[in-house]
Amino acid sequence: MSPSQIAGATCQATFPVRDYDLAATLDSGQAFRWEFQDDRWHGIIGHHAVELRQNESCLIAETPEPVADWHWLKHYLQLDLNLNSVLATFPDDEPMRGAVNACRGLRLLRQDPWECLASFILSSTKQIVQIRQIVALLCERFGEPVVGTRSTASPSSPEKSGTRWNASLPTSEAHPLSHSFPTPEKIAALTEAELRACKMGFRAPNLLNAARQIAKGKLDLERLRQLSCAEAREELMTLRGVGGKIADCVLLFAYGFDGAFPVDVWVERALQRLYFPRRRASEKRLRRFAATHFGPRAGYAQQYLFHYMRTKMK
DNA sequence: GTCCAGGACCTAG
DNA sequence: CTAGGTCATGGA
Repeated sequence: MSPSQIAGATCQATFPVRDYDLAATLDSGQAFRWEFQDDRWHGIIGHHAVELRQNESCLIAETPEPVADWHWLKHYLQLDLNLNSVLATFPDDEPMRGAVNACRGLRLLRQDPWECLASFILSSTKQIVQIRQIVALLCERFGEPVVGTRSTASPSSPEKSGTRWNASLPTSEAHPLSHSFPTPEKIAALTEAELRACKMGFRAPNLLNAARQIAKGKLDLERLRQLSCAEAREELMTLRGVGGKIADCVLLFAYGFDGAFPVDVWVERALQRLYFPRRRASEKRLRRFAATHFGPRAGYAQQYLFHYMRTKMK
């Protein structure tokens, strides 16, 4: 490996990995901020800017600032998970074998609950490309600047001057990956109009309400970790705009409840086509089937079906 | 122009 | 329980 190919990248680490498809994992509709450019993935995890790439046996991370402890990255990417122990729990049937073979190395991330919840509140009846656009706008306008690996042209001036009536819109082309995801408190102080200006349409009041519930302490996302999957699901669904599907996404992608099984149009299509090709099954029927058929890591199986259907089958 | 998107919610049968 | 309308926006 050549030494840092990026001017300004001051910290690099290498992690041995097996059965890890970084591209499939970062681009499979779990997270919405990763961008592939110049042969690597650029992203922000919390307040860390990071670039990721991989070779046959290793995953290589670079950050602009020194990192003493890489736990945040290893946790986010779930580097210590033995994928085979997960795959072994899948049902041994033809559709599942097809999905696993087609998506070797696909993983589930372990994201921040708020970013995940907010992103999926914005996801309803939106294509993934559009979700990415909305999230990018939201972060550009209301997130905190982070030290980036790419040229940070900010002359270190008045980021603090933007009060809520003086909402500082990006002066020109601020790079979408130069800001962290805005906190609940930050969004709670905005107006619905400011959120609608991020192209989120009817989802704006839902996001605003969720941010305010959390900022007020009426809903504690950290506390949900101590609850059962079903209990946490109920809590999440008390929010307007959060139904079963979005709650399941947060349970699966942020809290690691592997039993959660989000059913969107793609997964419904996959179940219908792969498991009930003859007669049409109601959505209730499909959900009941999924609850028993895919085992304790059903959510992981769901991600394989989702990605398989979206990338390999029309 | 038409259809559809990692939906939720409300109403009517 | 199921079917249909509504919400907003932009790709395909």
